[in-house]
Amino acid sequence: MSRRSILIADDHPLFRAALEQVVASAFPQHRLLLAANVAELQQAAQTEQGLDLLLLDLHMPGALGFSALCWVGGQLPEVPVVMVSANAQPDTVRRALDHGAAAFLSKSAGIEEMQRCMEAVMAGARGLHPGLSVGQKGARLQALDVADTLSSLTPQQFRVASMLVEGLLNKQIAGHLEVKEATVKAHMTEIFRKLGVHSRTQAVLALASLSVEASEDA
Amino acid sequence: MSRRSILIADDHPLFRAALEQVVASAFPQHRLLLAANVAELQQAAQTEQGLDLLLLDLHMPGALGFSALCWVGGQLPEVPVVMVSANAQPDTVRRALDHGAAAFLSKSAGIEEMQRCMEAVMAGARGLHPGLSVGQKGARLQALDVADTLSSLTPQQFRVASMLVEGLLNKQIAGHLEVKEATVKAHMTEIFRKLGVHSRTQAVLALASLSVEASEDA
DNA sequence: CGGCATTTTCGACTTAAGTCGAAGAACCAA
DNA sequence: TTGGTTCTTCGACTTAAGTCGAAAATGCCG
Repeated sequence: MSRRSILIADDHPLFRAALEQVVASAFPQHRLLLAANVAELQQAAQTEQGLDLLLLDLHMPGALGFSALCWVGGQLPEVPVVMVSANAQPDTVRRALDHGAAAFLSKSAGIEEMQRCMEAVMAGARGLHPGLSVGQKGARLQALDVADTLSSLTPQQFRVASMLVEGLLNKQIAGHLEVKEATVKAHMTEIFRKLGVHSRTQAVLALASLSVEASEDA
Repeated sequence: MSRRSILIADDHPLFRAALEQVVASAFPQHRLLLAANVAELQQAAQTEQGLDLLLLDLHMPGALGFSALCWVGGQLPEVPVVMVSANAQPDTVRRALDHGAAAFLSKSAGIEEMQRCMEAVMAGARGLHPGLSVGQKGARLQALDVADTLSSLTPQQFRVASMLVEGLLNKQIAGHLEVKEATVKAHMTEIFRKLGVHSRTQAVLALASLSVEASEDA
């Protein structure tokens, strides 16, 4: 087996750098990969073979709520994901674990706690969540359905869906992806089919239920 | 007091340290003061005389919502406050500015953006909210109070808006209201204007955010 | 009653959204 | 390599959405 690696996905440059230091000192034998957005996360997830751990920020640009987590769970089911977020409310933590996270780390956690958590997860531990018991299954059936659907989206479709919930026009999305508007429309149609809806409005409403979960921050 | 100073109030040790680096490199001539909680913030605010800037985390332990911001505004009305928070939702930003913040910085902002913002504020700028620029990613919504806007809708417009968030087509809404589709479209245009958006998609996102706002900041 | 503001309504027109079919590209297994 | 599958791309076409101006309808105050 070649060199193992750890992927840090966080859009915040300052925090990403700090996190990098923590991980590097705790796991000097691992290669460190960095992703600042969902596109980079997708690229890294598809090209990297020796991933032992993924540190994933809950608030990634281009990701709505737990969508990135769901997508990773579908693409890399064997890679444990430690969710990192400033929002460590019990409900948020529980939902993250429901969506397949191996552990949840608050950004206000101490360095030692972070290292202990990562070591435990890489040793096979699951369901870690400081100050929360495992029981209590989420009754968010509708949200989970949408989450499952999201993980079935292709990478390009996922990007389109992300920009959709930013309120962008097809023309604007096409510009960012550097494709024709007709292509975006085709992706949109497929997204609608997978979501089980028949209009952009309904798709936004379905997807908004996910981004709402992640935006509770107070 | 000749030497000027900048106060950083953030409870998160990792982020506070990172923020300290950014400020130190941008303003090497300023003294840096640190506060990890409201008590330290209060003490620093009362003893320090040469404050040029206060970087204030929205979620300080010991502070409820914007209480810390309000308190500082009363004690040190001449010191500009840059609000820092991971929660950069339009409504949160607007409320921070309403409560007297000179600017709002998302914790996901880049280093350069942070420095530019701080420089602008120390130069006298007010009401900055970079995250809301209608560029690519920040193009979520205008910083308008959706709740207030809703109450400004006429009865018929409110019915149209209600059916809009049900995911109905204009044609279907027209059927329920027993008017022509053109009428619904006209109402829709007026709703967009009052919400400060320019498409049905953005309107849905703005209206869907209402269910989230309720649980914030009580 | 006669103005005056607001609301509601709608037609004509422009722009955006959505569907369908299909072709090229990338990948994988035989 | 070959054949199949999935992903991505796009053009042509149909339908829905959105804007503008303006005419009725409503309500209110003097």
